[in-house]
Amino acid sequence: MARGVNKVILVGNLGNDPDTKYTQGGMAVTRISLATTSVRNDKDGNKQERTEWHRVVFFGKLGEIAGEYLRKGSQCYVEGEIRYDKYTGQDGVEKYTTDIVANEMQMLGGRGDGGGGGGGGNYERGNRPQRSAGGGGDAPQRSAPPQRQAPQQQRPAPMDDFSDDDIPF
Amino acid sequence: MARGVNKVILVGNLGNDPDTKYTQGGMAVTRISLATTSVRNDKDGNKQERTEWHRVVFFGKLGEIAGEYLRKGSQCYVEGEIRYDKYTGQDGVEKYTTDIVANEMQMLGGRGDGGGGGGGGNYERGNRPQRSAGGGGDAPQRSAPPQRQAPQQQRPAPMDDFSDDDIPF
Amino acid sequence: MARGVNKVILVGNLGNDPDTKYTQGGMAVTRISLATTSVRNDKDGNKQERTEWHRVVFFGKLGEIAGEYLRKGSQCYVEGEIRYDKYTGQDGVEKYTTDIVANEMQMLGGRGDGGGGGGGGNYERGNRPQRSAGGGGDAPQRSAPPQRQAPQQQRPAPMDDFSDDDIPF
Amino acid sequence: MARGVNKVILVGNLGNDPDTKYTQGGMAVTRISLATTSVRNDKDGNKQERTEWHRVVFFGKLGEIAGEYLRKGSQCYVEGEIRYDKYTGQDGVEKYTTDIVANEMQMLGGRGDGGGGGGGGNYERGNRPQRSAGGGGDAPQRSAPPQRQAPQQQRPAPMDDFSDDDIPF
DNA sequence: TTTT
DNA sequence: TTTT
Repeated sequence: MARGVNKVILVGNLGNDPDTKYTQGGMAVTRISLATTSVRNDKDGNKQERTEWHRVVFFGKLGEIAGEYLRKGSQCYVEGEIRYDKYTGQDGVEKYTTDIVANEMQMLGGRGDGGGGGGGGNYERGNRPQRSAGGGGDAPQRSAPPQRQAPQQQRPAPMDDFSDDDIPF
Repeated sequence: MARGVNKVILVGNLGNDPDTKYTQGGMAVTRISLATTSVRNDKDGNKQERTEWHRVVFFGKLGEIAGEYLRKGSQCYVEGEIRYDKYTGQDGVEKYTTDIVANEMQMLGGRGDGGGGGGGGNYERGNRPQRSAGGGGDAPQRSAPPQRQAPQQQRPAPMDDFSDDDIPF
Repeated sequence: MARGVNKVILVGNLGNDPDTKYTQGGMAVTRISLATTSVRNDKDGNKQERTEWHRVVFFGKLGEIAGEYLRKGSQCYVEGEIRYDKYTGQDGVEKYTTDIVANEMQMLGGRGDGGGGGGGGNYERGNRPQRSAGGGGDAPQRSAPPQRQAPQQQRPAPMDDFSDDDIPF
Repeated sequence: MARGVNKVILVGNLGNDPDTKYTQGGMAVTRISLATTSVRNDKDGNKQERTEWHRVVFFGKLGEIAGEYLRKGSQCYVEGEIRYDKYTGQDGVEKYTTDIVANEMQMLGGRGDGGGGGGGGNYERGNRPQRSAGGGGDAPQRSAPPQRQAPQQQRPAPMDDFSDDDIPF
């Protein structure tokens, strides 16, 4: 059920390593910053390049996978939906954020720095395949509930403390 | 050219009549507010409904069409890309906005109040059909709808008899 | 998991009432024929219209909903994936089919003839809402559990020789 | 204009080198065979893998680019529409084909064998970048990959007063 | 076979 | 602010 369609499809590269946190209930919440660049010709015939930095968030199993396999520079495909949020900053000012809540992810050929794992693999939200964490190779490392990492986006980063309810929405 | 994919697909209803403005150069810029609602079951098994309000913007010919045919309550399909912007408000505070820049639009069956014309029509950005501009403030107005043409296709219908295995693949 | 993305998004109208069958296991399998029409200008500047008829199939709960609510003429949004199948006809000749296996469906404003239910509602495959089958109005018709047919892949490659007209369509 | 939406999004790998032909009018028509693989658990809990081979066709400038840069094994993103065709074989039997007519293509990180250049580049149908045609039979050849450019956003107040430059971006 |  |  629902009324309407809210779908986003992105292919881009991560600006930083993923940031994974865990809710009290133990659910992974991974955030990445994903760049997509487009080029247009302005009316003077000059190429104009513009990059959008998308805040993408993965929940649950998908959050674990994203946190484990993606790295700064990784290229990936993301499918999800747009979620607009509003919160009041510590300065008492209302702020707005836009996130892409992913429900599918696919690693693509080109990795960034973090050498590591092989190519691809497509992951959806739901009753997904088992993936032994801490897996092979020089696979990603994950501490338990880690610290936020500096995104460079111009946009606010609302103190994410998640509760289990917060999520799938 | 470009690097990456930044694609949004929406089906929703307008919360208000479109707002059309014109640049000095005479280009139409139409903005709409489009609602998409999703329903999820929270962990207590209750239905939780959530509506996103998308700021959609149409430029040029598409802006004229959107301004002319869409109305408060209209249902439409929009395809476009996400654009994040930052600006400094009059209060000197930095603000952030997210827009969906449409490059395709399709009116769907259900209209809202603004009675007017019939159902659909799909419009893309580019060298599109001629449509008398001018429009501005008011209700739709349309020349005769295109006449039907005989399709020539036809394909087989393989007597499907299913077993349970057949399926989710 | 998986490797690659295979995604189809359609908005079109049903050419006929849905056809719902049930597997031995009781799973609904509903098929519809969905028309999408596009218009292009050929090189003589004439409008050329072309309609594709998509074979869309819905399984399980989604199949029940589609069978119950859609009707000839209904407009709907479908999301799914392309599946190519090959089978041997009763004449011993190999035949090929292409289906869109839907995993999401959304009824849109405009209905066809089948008066019946209200406007919209978005349905995904999975643990979906309860919907009393055999429902109201001039509800669906179904035949009994039928026999399986051999799917299989592989398809022909028709030696295409192009002319300039052939194209952008 | 048009009525309906017919959209396909694929990410997959080429099963063979592209096949480029030219119309009498000199337009490139490039065909590739693109694999997408999905994995599901059947009802016995076993993983079932299935690969779809999509026939993708690129016309014009996009056909030249696809023919020049893609190779067997290349991973790419394709956006297009489904086209069903029917023709009569030399044996007098009617045959059916399904093609994905691409209108956008993006090379992705992972290459197959055809060594060649780096990562990506997104190409749409339309008045696209200049690319020397000719290419024909052989391996990719590319000028230096585009240098990354300092992203960053920043744009005008939403008080929308537009200038003509503002736009298609 | 739909729809406008 | 829409829609069901």
